[in-house]
Amino acid sequence: MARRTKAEAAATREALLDAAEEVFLEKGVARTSLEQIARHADMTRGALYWHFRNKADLFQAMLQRVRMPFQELVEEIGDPSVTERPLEAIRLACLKGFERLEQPRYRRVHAILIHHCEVFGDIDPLAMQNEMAEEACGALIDYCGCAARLGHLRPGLDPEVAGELLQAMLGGLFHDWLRNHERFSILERGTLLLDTQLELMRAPASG
Amino acid sequence: MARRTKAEAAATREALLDAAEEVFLEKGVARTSLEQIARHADMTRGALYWHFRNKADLFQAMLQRVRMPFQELVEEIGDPSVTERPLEAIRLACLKGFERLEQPRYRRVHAILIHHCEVFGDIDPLAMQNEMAEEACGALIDYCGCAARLGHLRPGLDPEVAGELLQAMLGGLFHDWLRNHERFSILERGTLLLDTQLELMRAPASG
DNA sequence: CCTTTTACATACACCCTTGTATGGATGACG
DNA sequence: CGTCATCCATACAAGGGTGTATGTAAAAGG
Repeated sequence: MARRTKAEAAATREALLDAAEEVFLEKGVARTSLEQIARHADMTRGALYWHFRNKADLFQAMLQRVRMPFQELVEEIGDPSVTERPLEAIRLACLKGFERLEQPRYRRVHAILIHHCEVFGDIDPLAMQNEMAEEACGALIDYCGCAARLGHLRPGLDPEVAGELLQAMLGGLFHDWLRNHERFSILERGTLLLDTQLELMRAPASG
Repeated sequence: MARRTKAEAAATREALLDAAEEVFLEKGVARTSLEQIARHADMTRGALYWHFRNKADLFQAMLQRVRMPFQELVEEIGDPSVTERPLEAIRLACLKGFERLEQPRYRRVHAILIHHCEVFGDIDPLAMQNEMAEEACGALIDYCGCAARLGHLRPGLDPEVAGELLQAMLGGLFHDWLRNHERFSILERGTLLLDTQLELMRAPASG
């Protein structure tokens, strides 16, 4: 075998990550050996151990490709006026998130993180999920607080509870869909449920 | 070592299941060997292989101790008049569920099923979660449909969407809490969120 | 063009785990 | 009270996975 050029080496790395996604999703992280991943990418463990220190390192690199914090989604909307309509900001950011999740890579990696891996090595998936949940919930509560101050929230509805409600609902939908994505479209049902929920929480006809 | 009496043997079996719960929860199902479980129960693998065929069999027996279908919770309310107040039936059944989840055994086993195990052997935890979700969601939609026919639901709110909304919210809360139960009380926050959500979905003051 | 480094493939040693086979002591039972 | 099935411990064989060490041919770089 010959040494590859830098571009080929980078491609090898990506191929290994792609292979890891597929095998992890199919057989679970714990039950897949590095040998299986390497073979699935038409490589050997030698290549894998050159690009990554071990399975945990490979796993983290895999996650690195699909980071998607809530605040980033809000900024991606590109409309500065959404600050004045916080509930709409939530809505558009979630729609952005749904769209991303329909991309195979995002869906697969998140499904692995949520449903197909346990603690191993120095990796704690639950801690990562906690971080994601905290970040999202915090942002949602902030936006709900903002909405409350602007009078956009139904009177009597505590903004913190509203944020937690949204986070719980979105998280539940997220988990359900990732369990088997063929049951329904996250974009369709997500839009329907989110719009319904926001409508329930919105202040009635502010004539 | 001497042979035990039947009662002692049954106690051994329970002790092995208890040990499995604790070790599974701490280290994950895949990363725990049968040796570790046996030692944690002050036994050897011999005892384990006598009571269970393998890890999958042990796992299923562990789940068997905490079955909790939604319909069973409704029946446990013991008030036949709840049929006339479906939203109240949902509320009381969920409260029953919250209370059960605060028992260590129920909490631990569900946490293992949701967050600490992958597919292994002929066991597919996701299929089990799917069954649980389907059962709960179906029941919730039924009750919401009943509520709609009785005019208890906010006009314009599709009962199927209402059921899915409840299931997503409860599921999200469930997952969040099982991730680390020390953050909040499932009974307290669950009651708060559920009451808030039901209030949002309820038909306004039917004077 | 020569040297060095890169990007892998191959080979090796080690440990952990599983399943089963065997042993043995005693409760259950007639 | 003797026999048998039970309940569990111990021993054994086998396989699979990990990490590392070594080999190597070509790309990088001067």
